[in-house]
Amino acid sequence: MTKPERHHSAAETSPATLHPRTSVAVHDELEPAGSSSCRVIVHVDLDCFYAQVEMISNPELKDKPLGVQQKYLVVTCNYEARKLGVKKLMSVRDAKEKCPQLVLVNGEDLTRYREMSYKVTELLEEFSPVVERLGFDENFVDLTEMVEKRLEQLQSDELSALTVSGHVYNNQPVNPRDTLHVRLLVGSQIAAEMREAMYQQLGLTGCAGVASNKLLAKLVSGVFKPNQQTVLLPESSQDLIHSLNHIKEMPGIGYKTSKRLEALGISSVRDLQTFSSKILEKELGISVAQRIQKLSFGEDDSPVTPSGPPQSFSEEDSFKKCSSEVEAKTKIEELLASLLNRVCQDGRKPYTVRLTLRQYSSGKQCNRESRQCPVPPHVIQKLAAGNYDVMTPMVDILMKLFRNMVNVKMPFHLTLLSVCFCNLKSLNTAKKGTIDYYLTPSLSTTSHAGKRSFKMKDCHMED
DNA sequence: TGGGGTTAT
DNA sequence: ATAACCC
Repeated sequence: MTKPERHHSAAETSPATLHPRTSVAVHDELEPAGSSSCRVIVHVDLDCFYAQVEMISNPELKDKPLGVQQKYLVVTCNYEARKLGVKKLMSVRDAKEKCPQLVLVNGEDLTRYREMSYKVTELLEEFSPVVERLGFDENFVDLTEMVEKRLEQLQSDELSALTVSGHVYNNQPVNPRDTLHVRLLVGSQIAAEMREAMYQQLGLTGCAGVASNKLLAKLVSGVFKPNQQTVLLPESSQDLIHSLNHIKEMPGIGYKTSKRLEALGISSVRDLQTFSSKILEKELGISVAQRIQKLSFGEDDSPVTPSGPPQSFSEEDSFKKCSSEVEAKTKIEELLASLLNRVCQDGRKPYTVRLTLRQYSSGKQCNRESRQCPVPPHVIQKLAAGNYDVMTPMVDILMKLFRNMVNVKMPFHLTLLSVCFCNLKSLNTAKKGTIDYYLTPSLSTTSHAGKRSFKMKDCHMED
């Protein structure tokens, strides 16, 4: 998260901005184009994503309370169900008790969710290529350049007539002469266009938050909930971060860190702001300490990092008990079969395979172990040629990894198996400008070999 | 607690 | 290979 910023330096790195802004520069017009010190970031967050996808697949579900089930959990539900008391990650038992009319669909196969998720990311990439995915249902987009371009096109009379789209956090008045306000307003208009495009083209609704960095954009996107958007003006950023009831709600401060902070007597955002930096650095290490203390002031200079195609593909299955090698082998074969389909569609080849498992333990540990190894070159070749049997050699490798973790001569009790392909590379390493590059259809006719989309409408490969 | 993902160490 | 984070 500390990669150098390529486009813009962050305003919030200035020590003066550790405190709420009382005045705002009004003379940004004097700055050379492109040197803006304030970014415009949007966070787009789909409403109950899996449930929306299910309602699109089966419109009869639309006006019913709907939950998406994985094993014994309702992982998400639509707003009809929420009105009746169903919450995310509620057990199926509790949910049915609260809401006997609840309709449940199984959501353990993520294929359709994943596909729709990438359609959303691709749609957003058409606005600006700098899109970072967070899970399947959230995206960050850096709108800074787009906003600058729109402002350059505007006449001065149009500039003073700009209006906000959606809510302004805290109902803060907009100052049309404040260039930061104006940029964020243009950001709010782009956000509205994004949400409209998502609805018109994909049938999906969602929220958006517009602010000067990722942390604030994410926090503000959830202020008005479903299918609404909110922009945060800089003067209200302290109000927004202090609206959090606990530091655990701060994105970037997870379970472990919040427990350690609590042991130090830190529970509110203000506690973290005012805590001794020196002691915090001793306790958590300089990197985490400095990062989260900046977060507590609403400062986040991490760039929107384009996600691009996925770094890994994995499939997992959890269960009450698996205690024999043949049983494990069968489950591994299932996971592998699905994965090979995905890897095949992607076009890139995995150079590493990993097996992960969770062993039963009465203690409440999230006890996962993994072993990984290279995918043998002859298997990669078969993958490239297609259609040869690649299952058999891969299952053999995975079972070796399995026996490396599990002594099969002793009793064992597994509750999860997962197979992951990573270290993905385009098989063809031809570089641009070389003969190989132009002789390779996958490189010379698409932007990136196998890059998830089948946007083939513009290219005609008469094979 | 599910079925995914990412980056840092 | 694990541990932390995110959804």
